Amino acid sequence: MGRQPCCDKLGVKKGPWTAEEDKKLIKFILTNGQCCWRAVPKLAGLRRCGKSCRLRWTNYLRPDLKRGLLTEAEEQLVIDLHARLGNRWSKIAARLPGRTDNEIKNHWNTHIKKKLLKMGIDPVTHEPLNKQAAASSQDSSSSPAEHLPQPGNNLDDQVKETNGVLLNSEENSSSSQAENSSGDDSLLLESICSDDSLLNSMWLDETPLVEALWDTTPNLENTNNNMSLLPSWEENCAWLLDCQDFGIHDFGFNEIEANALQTVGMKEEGH
DNA sequence: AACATACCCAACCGCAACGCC
DNA sequence: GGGCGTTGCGGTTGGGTATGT
Repeated sequence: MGRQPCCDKLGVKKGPWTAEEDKKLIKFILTNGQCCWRAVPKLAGLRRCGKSCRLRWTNYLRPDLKRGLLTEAEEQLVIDLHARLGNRWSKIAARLPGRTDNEIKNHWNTHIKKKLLKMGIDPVTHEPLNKQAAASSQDSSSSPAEHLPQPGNNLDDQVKETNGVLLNSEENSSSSQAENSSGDDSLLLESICSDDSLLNSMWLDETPLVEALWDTTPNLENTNNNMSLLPSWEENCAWLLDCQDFGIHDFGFNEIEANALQTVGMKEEGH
C-alpha cells in the first residue's frame, strides 16, 4: 500500500544538518545546479535522502533567502493573501520574495494566528469572531472552509470585507509601524491590495506577484545587499542550472557562493 | 540557581500532483 | 490509460532557547 518512504534506507542520516553537510550541499548545487534531488545526496557525498536535501536547500541554504522576522508590511500581506488563498503557503510564499513557505507557515502559526485572535478575528475565516458566532448560531452546518473566498464566488464582496476588517483593525489603527517596516513595504502592500489585476492573477496563477514585487520594488531591503540584485528563485531557477553549462564563476557567482557559505559560517559561530 | 513552562523554528512525514514510459 | 518514480506541498513534531516562578 502506497509508496515506500524515501528515507527508509539504512545509513540515511536524519535530524539537524551539520555545517559540513551544508557546505557540501551548497557546493554541489552551486556547481551542478538543481537536478534530480534523489541523486543529489549520492553525488554530493551526503548521507541524506534527496527530500531532506531539497528541503534544506529551499528553506535554509538558498542564497536569495531573506533573514529575520517578517516586517509589518510582509505580515499584513501574508494575512491578506491567506484570506484569499487559505493555507496555500507555497502560493503565499511565491508572492513574498526571499521568504519560504515553511517560514511563512511557521510565522503564521506562532505569531499571526495569535495576533488575529487577539484582535477578535478568526484566523481561518478572517471573519470577526463575534460575527461568526452569530452566524454559526443561525447556520450550524457551515464549515470553516465554506467561509473561505472562492474564485468567482462573490470574491469582490469578500475581498472588500476582508480588507475592511484587516485595514481598519484595531491593530493597524492604533499601533505604530514596526521599527523594521519601511515605508516602501507599506506602499507595496497598498498597491498590491488595491490592484485588482494582481489579485485576479493570483487566482488564475498567471504572472506571479513576485515579479511585480521585484519590478516595482527591486530592493525591499538595504541596497548594500548584493542578493537583492538577483532575480527571484521561482522566477529564474534556471540561473543555477545554467551554471553547469558555463561554469558558475563565469557569472561572478563567487560572491553568491561566498554568501551562502558565509551563512553556514555564521551558523557555525552561532551554535 | 534550579526547575517548569512557553515559545520558536528546522526538519520530518505522508499524501497529492506531476511527468515519463 | 495505467503504473511508477520524483517532486512539491501542508500538517505536525521535537529539540533548543527564552522567560517566568
